[in-house]
Amino acid sequence: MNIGDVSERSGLPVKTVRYYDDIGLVCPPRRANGYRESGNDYLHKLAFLGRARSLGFSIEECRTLLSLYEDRERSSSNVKSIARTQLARIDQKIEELQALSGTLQDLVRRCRGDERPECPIMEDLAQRRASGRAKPPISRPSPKRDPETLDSRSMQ
Amino acid sequence: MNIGDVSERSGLPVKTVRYYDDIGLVCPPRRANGYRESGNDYLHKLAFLGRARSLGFSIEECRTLLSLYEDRERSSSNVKSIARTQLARIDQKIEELQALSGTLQDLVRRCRGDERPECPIMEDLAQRRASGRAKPPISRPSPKRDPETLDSRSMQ
DNA sequence: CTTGACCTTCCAGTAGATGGAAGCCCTATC
DNA sequence: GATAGGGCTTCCATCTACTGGAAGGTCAAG
Repeated sequence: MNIGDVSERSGLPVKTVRYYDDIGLVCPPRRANGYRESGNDYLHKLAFLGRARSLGFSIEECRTLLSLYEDRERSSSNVKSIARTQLARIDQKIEELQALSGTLQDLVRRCRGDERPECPIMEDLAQRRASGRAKPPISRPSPKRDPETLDSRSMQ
Repeated sequence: MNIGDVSERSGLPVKTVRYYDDIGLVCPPRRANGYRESGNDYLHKLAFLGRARSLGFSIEECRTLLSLYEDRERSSSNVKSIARTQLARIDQKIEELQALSGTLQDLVRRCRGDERPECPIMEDLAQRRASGRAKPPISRPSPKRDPETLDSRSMQ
């Protein structure tokens, strides 16, 4: 199997597969010509990674999960603890976004959106007491070429 | 006013204020010694930016908002349109995160979290059909030194 | 005059890829 | 055998929005 095949079968872009090799996350053996020799084991690990990433685990957490994945003696409490951390992060983020959404909804609702310059949104930005330090932008549309994915790159 | 003062008054870190100057977002005049000459106008724009960023607008959107902010002839529909886009992004992201949270909650609940290796979370990662292409990590704890901010760096 | 707090610029690094260039490798066809 | 093409390799640059740190200029106080 060449890298193109694993890419297709694992659902990860070729570039990503190579990237995971670069950073030492999963490193397949090489053939004499330098090509990556991709066996089933490698394929399974990549698919595992894809799923872990899709659940929002960081690369470093994936590294840990992968070592636990390979450890037949692992205790499930280790895994559960990592998952709990991620769950807490997600729930926290949801709360923050809901607050943002509420504020914006209110502003949008109050703005006439016509030709005139009067605008509650602008007035708010010009005067509102900041509710906290600047947060990063949310779920910006990305240059990803994958149309099926609703994207969520750069939630930074 | 020196940069340290504007930083304190606007709530933006000094580094960030300089960064916004670097990228041409807001550029104060300079004094003979090269120091930034920070007037009230500058301060207001920085505060405006801080609030816009805290609502999740990207730097490029902030650039637009800032030009609208300075345009006494602007139409509120322009502003509203930008705000609506951001609102849609946020709501979309909330939905995605709620789905993730649900999945993880289920997995965590089913995992015993003891010394034994059996683990529904791992089994899921090992076999689940990916529900989509890998998504970026969510709301990872960041190297930010601001303890009051609940952080949300790198929602990528 | 020295100290120390400011200010300046510039370079590097963060996460997690992604795009592209330059250059092998391999197979098929002419 | 030459050539065309596709796939593979590496390496470098780019993206977002900063942040950290080094090297060095400036300024007010003591």
